[in-house]
Amino acid sequence: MHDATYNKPAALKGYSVKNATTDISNDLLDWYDRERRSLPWRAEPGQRADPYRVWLSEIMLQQTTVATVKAYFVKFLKLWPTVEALAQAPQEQVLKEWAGLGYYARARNLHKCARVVTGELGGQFPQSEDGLRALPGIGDYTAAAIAAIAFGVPAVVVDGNIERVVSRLFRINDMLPQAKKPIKAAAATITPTERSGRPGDFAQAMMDLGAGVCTPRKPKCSQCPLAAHCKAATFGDMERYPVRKPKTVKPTRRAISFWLTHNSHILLERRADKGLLGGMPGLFSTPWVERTEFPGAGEWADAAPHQGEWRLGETIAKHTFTHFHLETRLAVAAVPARLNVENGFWVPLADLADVGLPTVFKKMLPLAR
DNA sequence: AATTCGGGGAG
DNA sequence: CTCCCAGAATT
Repeated sequence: MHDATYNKPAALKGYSVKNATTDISNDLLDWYDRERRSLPWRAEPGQRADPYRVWLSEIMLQQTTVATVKAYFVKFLKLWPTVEALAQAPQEQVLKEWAGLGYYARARNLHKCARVVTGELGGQFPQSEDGLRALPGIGDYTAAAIAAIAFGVPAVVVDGNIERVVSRLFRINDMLPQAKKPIKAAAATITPTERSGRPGDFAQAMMDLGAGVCTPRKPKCSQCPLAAHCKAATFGDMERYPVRKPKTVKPTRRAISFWLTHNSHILLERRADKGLLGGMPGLFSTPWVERTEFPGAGEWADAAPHQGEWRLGETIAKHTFTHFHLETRLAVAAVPARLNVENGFWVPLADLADVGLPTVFKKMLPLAR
């Protein structure tokens, strides 16, 4: 069947690697050849993957589900079929098309990376992990994934799915993120070390397995091609892995956002290039800080983009970010002249849907009625 | 090693 | 509601 060779179980202190044999890879690849899903960025069997598509998909898929990414990937590929085309686009347009996908530093780094590859590397992505890792927005996981999937390099690929699969296979009891090192060492023992071992397919098969079979809760061990090799399945405590630290509770921040109009136009803010929603458009707001009540009129008046009569709405818009909840009420006003505000720009209300507002601001729009 | 970055789908 | 996802960059 598959004639790959494998990494020797080297620095796996404390964990038995009896099952780290070619059997795991063989069983997994057989399963993959049967169950393989067709995805927009995935090459057909026997076809060579396009590095540009692999890269674009991997950036979009960082901390983002396949279902969410699909439409964005198709849209980006249609707008910019090559890395050169993407490099030529203005960053503002890339951010606009990325709007709603989240983690906007990814979009800024995506664009930066496209310009490096086009301007300094002749339009060719590096084929080595180290070369890829040096590019903006490409870390350990993404470098390994692109090397394996696009270039057939036998890299050890470990994402969140594979962390779960491997930690269960070997019952790795270390708590994340300290467990990352033993998990990667264990993954290395079952990862093909030669091109003939189909490292790209192996990585994608592991991720598919984690996404559809070896799920966080109620894993479908009866359908798993690796169940016979799996220590956790044998022991019956699959859901215990991977071991994580208990989450901390998210605080609630409260703010007033400003809906200022003039002649069917609305005033928006271009946010600073770094930090939360960096580079994205949004409504002017009071600072998003943790507090038990909304700012009083005397507090938010000076944060307003215009001094005058505001009508404060009752309805509260709610949105949750990675590490805090945000509650917002809207202050509404109209001005007779199109005043100039630092970092502000006016947009026709009819075009508001097309400027690429982050989701948190889209949720505030109905409050203006 | 810990924090900061979005948003949505599944349960 | 909670959990977590094809993580990276910063501190």
